[in-house]
Amino acid sequence: MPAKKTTRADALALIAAAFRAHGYDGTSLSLIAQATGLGRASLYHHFPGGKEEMAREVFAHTGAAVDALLLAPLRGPGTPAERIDAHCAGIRAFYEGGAANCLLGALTLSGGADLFQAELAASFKLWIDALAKVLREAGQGRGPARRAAERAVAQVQGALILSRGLGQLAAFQRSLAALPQLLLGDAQA
Amino acid sequence: MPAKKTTRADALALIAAAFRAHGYDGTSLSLIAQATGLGRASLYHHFPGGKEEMAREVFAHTGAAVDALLLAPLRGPGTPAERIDAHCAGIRAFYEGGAANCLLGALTLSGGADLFQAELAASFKLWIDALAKVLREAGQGRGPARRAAERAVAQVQGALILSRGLGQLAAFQRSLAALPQLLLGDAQA
DNA sequence: GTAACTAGACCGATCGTTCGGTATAGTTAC
DNA sequence: GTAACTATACCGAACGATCGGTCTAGTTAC
Repeated sequence: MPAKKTTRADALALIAAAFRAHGYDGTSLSLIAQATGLGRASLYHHFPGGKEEMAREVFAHTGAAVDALLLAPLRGPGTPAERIDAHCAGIRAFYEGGAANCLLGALTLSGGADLFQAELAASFKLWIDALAKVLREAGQGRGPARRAAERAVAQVQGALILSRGLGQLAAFQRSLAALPQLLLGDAQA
Repeated sequence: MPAKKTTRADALALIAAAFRAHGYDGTSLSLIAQATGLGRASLYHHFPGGKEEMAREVFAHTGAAVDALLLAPLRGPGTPAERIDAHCAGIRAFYEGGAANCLLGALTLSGGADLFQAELAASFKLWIDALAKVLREAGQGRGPARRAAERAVAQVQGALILSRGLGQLAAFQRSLAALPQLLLGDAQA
């Protein structure tokens, strides 16, 4: 058996946090090494593909978490309104109330947009589609549902930027609180 | 007189485009030199403060453009609805229909968030305040107006990210089309 | 001549990456 | 039991490239 037991999974969570916080370009190997407690060379033992492989695995790892926290509630039982509330609760948890960045946004704006173009688009699509499906079940038409879902995802992304730019997490909370109404319209609940 | 007449202002517009497209970290001096056609030494002649000074002047330069294209319509004459329509038209022009990034977003997520924290917050505040003022004139209460303005700014930021992530500019246009309704509510015009 | 301006070599630092080697632990052969 | 061997985990040092930034030696306009 090996000397220590720093598993890939152990490191991956730490690396994911680094990528979320600093984007692709902004996350240097030195930073990853510091975050994981591993030497730069050791990182290449676990991830022979280097930085890109790390980012790719972080993407998959985060995708699974997103599916569990955000998308699953949308598929689950309950009325559309209830599912959307659960979805918002998942958002609040996943982004830690605005303190944590969105990996999609970080990768989109800070390098790696070209490396992960396809994956980014697919992830956004998954999110939008899941939301639109619920809105259709709530009685909205195909087009309006899709557009509303799109706006909601944009709202979350923008709220993260805004709260970061303003330096106050409350802005994220305020935007999030208005999400159900933005999705379902005034007359719902 | 100088050898050429590559004025600061000439270079600044090109540098601004680079920062908007690649963020702070992603905009290397080599890239700036290539974009402007100037050597590194020439850049340091015009901007002795180096990259940070360039970014700072780009910020001021862009701030002026934002004021003219986005904020001025909000102050101008006309009904609140008309002013907001003009504002949206300014947004569409300034972001070139989603093709151009937002400097604020780029700096927020791609380095320089610490360097420009105060300026970023101030710029976002200016935008939100200008919007909120119009909404108050449209009859909205202080709190709701402010929150709606905040959501609108977040919507624009998020729409830029989303359209970039999805790789389709139409997403930006769709979000933008819904802005007036998001700001003024259903019953307005 | 002089001052404004510029190209390109150059600096130390850091980037992502690779190499050579060490330490620990399990497996096998006797 | 123990010696020989293999596999995994890890690190220090260095690679070439590029980072932001500086210095020198012009070239140009007046």
